[in-house]
Amino acid sequence: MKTEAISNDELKKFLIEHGIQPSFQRIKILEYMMTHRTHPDVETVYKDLHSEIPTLSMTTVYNTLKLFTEKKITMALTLEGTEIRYDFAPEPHMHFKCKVCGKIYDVPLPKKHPFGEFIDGHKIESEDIYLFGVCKKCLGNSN
Amino acid sequence: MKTEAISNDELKKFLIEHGIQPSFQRIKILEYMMTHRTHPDVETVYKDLHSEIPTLSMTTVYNTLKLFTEKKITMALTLEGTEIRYDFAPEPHMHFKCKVCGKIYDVPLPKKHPFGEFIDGHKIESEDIYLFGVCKKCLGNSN
DNA sequence: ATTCTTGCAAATCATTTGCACTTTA
DNA sequence: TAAAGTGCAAATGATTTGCAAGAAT
Repeated sequence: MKTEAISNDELKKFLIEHGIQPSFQRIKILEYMMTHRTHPDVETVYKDLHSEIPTLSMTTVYNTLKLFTEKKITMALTLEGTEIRYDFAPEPHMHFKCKVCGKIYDVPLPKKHPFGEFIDGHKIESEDIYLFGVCKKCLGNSN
Repeated sequence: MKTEAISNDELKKFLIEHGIQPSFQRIKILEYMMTHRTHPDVETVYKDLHSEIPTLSMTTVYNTLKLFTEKKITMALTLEGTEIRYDFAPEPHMHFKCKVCGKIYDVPLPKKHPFGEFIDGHKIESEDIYLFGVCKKCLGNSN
């Protein structure tokens, strides 16, 4: 599952704009996250890029995804338990996991914040929302 | 932070109703989760109960909280990253974490489901909602 | 030349597993 | 006394750390 390509210069520019030195590895990992919207875990990113970059290490993938997440380029997902997956985060969105096929979907956050600015007097600044159920595709298959 | 006590018989009844054999350890861990609404991790539960039950093992705490979570008695929280905490789950609710004091608050889920029954054609059956910001108390302190 | 980045190997740390002992029905 | 629950010790496995080598400015 790969979407359109992005030029090397665009990737470099993107990293610099986010305050990150554009190393070869970082560019490749960024490209991977931008084009593979499959919510991969660290190992998947490592395995997929390893053929292209034989010297790539797990450490670098860990470090880079951690760095990207600090800089809000990606977000870390921890759906049910310990499995940590990463997602390119162009704009705030929610995640829907289908209990039938296991696929994770990105779902746009309603423009109007679902809970308002305050809840019980607490000021809301951000949110992580995970939805669970049966996806459109699996609903169709069983009916 | 301890709320009202619950009788041993009530705890036993509660476990049996949830299809769980009421062993001594399970009763104690259930009581702990019901009365300490502090979203503890496994180690905290273990440490706090260890003085009362010297033979208690981490394994049992792990097993029991996993069992409780399968039976929907508790829920597992994975706020930001790998820290897994458990919460007694009498009814569906959201969690709010204050970035100033670090405290986690339980927040009731609006009676009217915030996203409806379907979203983008996917059927929603449950949700995990984490809110982040500044809590009521910390807002008051700084103003 | 100095600073940043990478990547290996070792260390760490939470969690799980195997198994023997204990408890309970 | 058979089945279930417990707890120790060892195994696992993901993530982190220290540090030396390499790359970039």
